Amino acid sequence: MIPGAGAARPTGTAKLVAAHAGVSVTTVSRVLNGRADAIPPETQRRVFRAATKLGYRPNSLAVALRRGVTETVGLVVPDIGDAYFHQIARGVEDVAQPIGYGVLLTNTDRDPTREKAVVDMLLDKRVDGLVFAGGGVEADSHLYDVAWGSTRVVMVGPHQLDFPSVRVDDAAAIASAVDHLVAVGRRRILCLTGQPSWLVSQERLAGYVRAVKAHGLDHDASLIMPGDFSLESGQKRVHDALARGVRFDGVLAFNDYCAIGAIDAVLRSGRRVPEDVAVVGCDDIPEAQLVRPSLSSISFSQYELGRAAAAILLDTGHVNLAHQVQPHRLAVRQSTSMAVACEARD
Amino acid sequence: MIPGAGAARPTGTAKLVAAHAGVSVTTVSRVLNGRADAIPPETQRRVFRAATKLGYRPNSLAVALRRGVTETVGLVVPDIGDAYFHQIARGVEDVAQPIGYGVLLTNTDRDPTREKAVVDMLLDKRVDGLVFAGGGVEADSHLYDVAWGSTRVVMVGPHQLDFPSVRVDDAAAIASAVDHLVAVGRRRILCLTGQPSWLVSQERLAGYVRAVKAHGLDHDASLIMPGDFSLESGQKRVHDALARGVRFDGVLAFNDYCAIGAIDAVLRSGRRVPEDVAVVGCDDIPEAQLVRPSLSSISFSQYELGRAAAAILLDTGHVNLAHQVQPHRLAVRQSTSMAVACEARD
DNA sequence: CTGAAAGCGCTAACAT
DNA sequence: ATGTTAGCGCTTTCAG
Repeated sequence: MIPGAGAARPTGTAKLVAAHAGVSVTTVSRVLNGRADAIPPETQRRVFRAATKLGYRPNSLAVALRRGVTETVGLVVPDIGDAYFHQIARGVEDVAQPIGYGVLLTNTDRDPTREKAVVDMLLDKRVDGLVFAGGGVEADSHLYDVAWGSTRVVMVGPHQLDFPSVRVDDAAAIASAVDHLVAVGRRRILCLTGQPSWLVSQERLAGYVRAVKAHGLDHDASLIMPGDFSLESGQKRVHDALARGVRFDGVLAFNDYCAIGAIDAVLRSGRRVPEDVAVVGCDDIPEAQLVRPSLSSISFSQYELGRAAAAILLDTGHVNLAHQVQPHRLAVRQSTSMAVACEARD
Repeated sequence: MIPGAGAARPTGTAKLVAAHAGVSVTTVSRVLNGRADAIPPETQRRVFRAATKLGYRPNSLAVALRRGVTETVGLVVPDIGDAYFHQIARGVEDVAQPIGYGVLLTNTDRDPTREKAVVDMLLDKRVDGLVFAGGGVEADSHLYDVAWGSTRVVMVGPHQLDFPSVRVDDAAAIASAVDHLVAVGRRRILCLTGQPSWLVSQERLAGYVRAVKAHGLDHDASLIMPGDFSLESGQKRVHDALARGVRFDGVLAFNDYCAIGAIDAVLRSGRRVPEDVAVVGCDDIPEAQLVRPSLSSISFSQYELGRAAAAILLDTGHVNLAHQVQPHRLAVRQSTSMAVACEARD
């Protein structure tokens, strides 16, 4: 075990550096911040030398207080353990870090109380901006009265708050999944949604309904089952549907965890995927390729969503469309395609 | 689209509240911080009323500067996208959030340059403490000279820096995995390690070597293959081993992603898992239960590691063993057990 | 019971 | 070319 260093830091203040260099703190500040147009090289050198010797690092709290800029952004997600959101988080951090910004991570579990609490905390910490992902609960009514005036906000995904946003066209994405299911011969599609109060559920459901009608498919109410985007809810809903004698030859889950649970339940019932029941998910998280049969899913890059949100927030790249819609595509895998399934058996 | 609020915040300062309540800022501070032993209820009420009306919230930067406490901790991980680390992150955040602490998330990709950069950033932001997970690269030599004096640090996993830590007994864990492989009749165990410079590789390798010797198994150098803990590296190493004619009937991967890749490569080669090759991983990430065949793995709670680290850092719970070792166990699944595999086919 | 004043560490007018 | 001064918004002695 090597002895922990514990050397220089608490890094003496600018005042200390000034003393060592025999100048005023103003000069120190100017030199160290590049505002040294009129300071002779010799003086500058003295300052640099002193700063280096003392291992001086500006106290970012003082700087932030003075300049009104914290170089920190907040990130609020339901759960960093969810692949959808940790990819967003990585995207945000990857654009923040190179320009010296910090990212404050908060989990909400979609609990309005916690959402409000963490937003308050972030605002208290005077973040320069804030990425809000996976919000969109009941029109975010609990957030109306938080005073956003002080910080920039970018939303990821569907939402009701009037802020710039980055998202995909959820309705179109889900509709294309229905199209695919129809293309592989399915007519009765069980639809596993999230909570009805979630905007993302509403958007995606609109896509399902639209496509189902367009194709003239059955769409009795028993085919639409709300859940909570967890693997367990996918299992349970399908299990229940089967138990209640609901007939279906396809499952469309509004996220991949749910779809994975659905596959499991179908398999356990002795039915085959995709022969008896074809399953498609949404989001195309990495796990979709890991499960067997592998999961067909609506694919788009959560990582890029995160990057884009951070870029808008931090004005990187100048592509600040106020409401950016990123592309999606269908990834066909074994859970809907015999062809893919057979190919894998080579 | 509902109009963004933008109401109260920038939340007038304490001075403003003082003016509204007709008192001094001192009184405001005292009342709002509960140091109001000697302030008449009536005055207190006036202050509270004014604060509420203005939607006042203390500027945490000013408070931090003054009190020397930021109520923020730093978290450094290689990659928040890795299940091992995002579970730790969730654990840390779950203990930080209820007591009003923020968590600054940083990714390093195990790059020493980035490790140093993010630690500097966190120190600049004057975090009250810092959880360092997945470090332990080349004895962390690049971190020796950072002055840790100013903040508390807790390490997660093996490390060389002299700080409190939370971890499992990696050598024992891996040794027990070897025991299991032997118990299911394997004698030539391919060992997929991480980079040799990673402490976690060294620890786990020690366990492998110890157990292999104890059982008198073959252990030529060709059986030990370094990788980078990615799924792809697991695939590639196994593929290479097969191509080079290395014979083995078991695979022990030092993490689960690697093990999942290994299973895939074995299957692609036309061999069966577990019949021809048994595979066991380490960490038991959620994906281990999702893949088919499901993956046997050394199981322990990364979430609890994160919670414990944060608890030590923030002095929650008083269980501050300087070097806490958490328990692990073996989770037997289809990748090593025909019994489990058959059972699943019911 | 309450306020004035000092100061956390820094930057930015405003001098000189 | 450089220093002096005035705060950023807050807490905390120290005096009344």
